[in-house]
Order: sequence, then structure tokens, then C-alpha cells
Amino acid sequence: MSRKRQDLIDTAIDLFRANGFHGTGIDKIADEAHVSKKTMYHHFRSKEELILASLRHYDGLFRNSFMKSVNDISSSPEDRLIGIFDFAHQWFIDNRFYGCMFINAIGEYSNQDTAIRSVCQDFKQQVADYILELVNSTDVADPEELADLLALLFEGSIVTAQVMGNPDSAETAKKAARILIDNAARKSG
Amino acid sequence: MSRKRQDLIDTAIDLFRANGFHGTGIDKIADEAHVSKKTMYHHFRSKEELILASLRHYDGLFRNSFMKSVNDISSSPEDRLIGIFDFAHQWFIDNRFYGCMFINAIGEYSNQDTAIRSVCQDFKQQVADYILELVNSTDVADPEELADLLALLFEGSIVTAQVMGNPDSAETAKKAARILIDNAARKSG
DNA sequence: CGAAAAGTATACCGATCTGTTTAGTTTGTC
DNA sequence: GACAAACTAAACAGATCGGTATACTTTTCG
Repeated sequence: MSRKRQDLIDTAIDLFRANGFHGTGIDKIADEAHVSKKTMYHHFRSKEELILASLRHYDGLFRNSFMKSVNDISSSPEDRLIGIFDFAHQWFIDNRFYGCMFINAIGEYSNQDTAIRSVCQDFKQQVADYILELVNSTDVADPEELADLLALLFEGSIVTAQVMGNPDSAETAKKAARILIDNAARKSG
Repeated sequence: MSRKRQDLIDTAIDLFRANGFHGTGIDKIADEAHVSKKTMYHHFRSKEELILASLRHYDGLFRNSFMKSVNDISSSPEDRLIGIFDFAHQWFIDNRFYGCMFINAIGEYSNQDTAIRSVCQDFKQQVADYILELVNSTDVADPEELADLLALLFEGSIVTAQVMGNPDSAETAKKAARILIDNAARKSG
């Protein structure tokens, strides 16, 4: 993998997150990455290909950081489930938090571009799968249902933090998560 | 209020929702509204002013429809709270559902444009206020907290429906809402 | 009626967009 | 040390962007 190629992806991720996809031009990405436009079009056939590569790379970065953070919190599956929202809070208070890159991408390409939609859906699905994995390690009657509920809270806290500029939505979600987990455990136990 | 002006706003709302804000050009809006560009710039100083007018108008339309639907469901505050998610489901199954216009707007203008951000925040705040109003009519120990939790579920279901193309997220949110409302009532009663 | 307001179509402006081309330079490797 | 791959800067294309100007027509209303 080329160094320049990776520079382009890293720069593109930063710019897309801060200024959106339509709001970020090819020239600016190439400039900021200190790469000529020709080289950029050598590595990526089009802007859409660069967008897709950026989303895929960010997918890996994010999920890696997410899972590592949550797993490091505790060895208890219950604590890890709650820990999701500690991770969220840490994410939200970063001054370069501009919401979820994949939600934003879908927002800009809702009416077209199945490839972009697909990458975003894959990301969300994998996050949901990870949450389900954690829930499966706990003793609840309906793991799929609890996992769905927690994933919904996670998404809700992201959007609320983004729109309202309020990182505390992570704490709100955590309260709800505690109640829902307790409820699921009570039914099962 | 001019007829042409309203045509522009109506058309702009449709196009912005389907194709995004950067993804929708001035020319296309004027064409589709059957209004000349000159007239358009007579009514709106700039694209941003048209965006703001569109967001404000849609705010009114949406909240009106939302509150009317929910209030029509039942006279019981508890049923109305649950009814929020029936409204959401109806919204999501529309084939012209492209997510929440305000969330999408923030996604495109996260790094600038305080005016646009402000309109979006106002919208979300007013929806939250309405939910709190409903919660206040029920007998719970901590109305603010329950309202925050339900608002979070609402946002989560919107984004999940949008990204995953899955209107059932409304039903998932409804299940969570029932548990959270029961929990809040039990504490209080 | 007559004038002001609001409308039309269309050409134009400079800037920016994605993408290509030209011509020349660096770099790594056998 | 030569050759191919990767790179550079910069000009160029054609389209589209937001926004303005020109010249004319329709509508509204005292």
C-alpha cells in the first residue's frame, strides 16, 4: 500500500468529517495531503472511489477503537455494555466530533449511490453485531431484542450530541441502558 | 405572502430532503418551482436564506403533523407517549422518507453556519419540549429524565430507519419506551 | 388608465467542480 | 546506471455552482 494513497485517505477522512462530502473538493484534499491531483487519480478512479475507501478505512479505525475501549473497561459483559456509553461520551467531548461519518454520508447520498449506502449499512450492522455479541455473553431471555434496544440508544445519543452539541446525551443513554438491561435480566432470572 | 415564494420553499424542501443541501442547486429549485431565478433572488437574498426559510417552514409542517397525530391517538398521556413511535413508524414507511431534514442539515453544516445549526437545534428542542409536556401529564418521579430518554429513543429510531432502511426501528423504540415508562411509573407510584 | 410591483427568459459573471493532459522530475530496483 | 513506476506542477476542459444584469411582459391595484 502506497504512502501517498494512505495520506490521501487520512486527509479525506478529516475533511469529509469536518466539511461533509459535497462540501469537500478534490483539489483541497490533494493539496492538504501534499499529493498532486494526477497521483490522486492514479490511486482513485473518482471522487466516489476515494469516498468509499475513506469510509472503509474509517470503519476499521472506528470499530477497532470502539471495541478495544469497551473491552478494556472490564471483563464483565454487563459492564462492557454500559461501557459503550462511556466510549460514546469520550467520543462526543472531542472538539473534532462532527457526528457519525456514516450517518452524515447517508444524509448526503440518501437518494442515490448504493455503494456508499452499502458501506454505511455494513458499518452499522457490524457495530450492532458487536453489541449483540456482548449481550449474548450475559444472561437475558431475548438477547436480540436487548441488543436492538441498546443499539438504538447508541445511535440516539450520537445524533443528539451532534445536533444539540450536548455530550451528556451519552449519560442519558447510559441511564436508559441500565434500566433496559435490568429489565431484560429480571425477565430472564 | 407570495405564491411564488411559497412554491420555491415547497420545492426546495422536496429537493433538499431527497438530494441534500449541497447536492441541490439553485437552478434546479427555480426550474422545478416554475419560477425564474431573478424572482427567486427577489424573495431570497441567497441560497442560505432559502435553506433557512425551508427549514423553518418544514419545522412548522412537521411539528404540526407530529403533535396532531399523537394527540389524535388518545386522550391518555401514557398512550400519547407510546403513540410517538406509531407516528414515527408511519413516517418511516413513506417511500419519500430520507431521514430527519434537520439532522441531515447539521451533517452538512456541522463546521460552520451557526444560523442553520440554530434552526435545527430549535426544532429538536421544541420536539423535546413537547415530549416533556406529555410526560408532565403523567405521574412519574423525574419527568425531565424520562422525557430525555424518550427523545433519545425517537432520534435513534429515525437514524436507524434511515441508515438501515428499516422502519421497524420504530417498533424497537416503542418496546424500549414501554419499559422506560413502566420503570419511571413504578418508581413514582 | 396608468404606474409600480412582480413576473418572465436568457445571457452572463467569476469561481469552483470533477477529471484529463502535458511535460518533466524523483525514486526504487535489478 | 538504466529503466519503469510513481511522482510533481500547472494548464486545460466542460460542467455546474451561486449570483447578477438586461430587456421585456404580466399582474395588481389605487
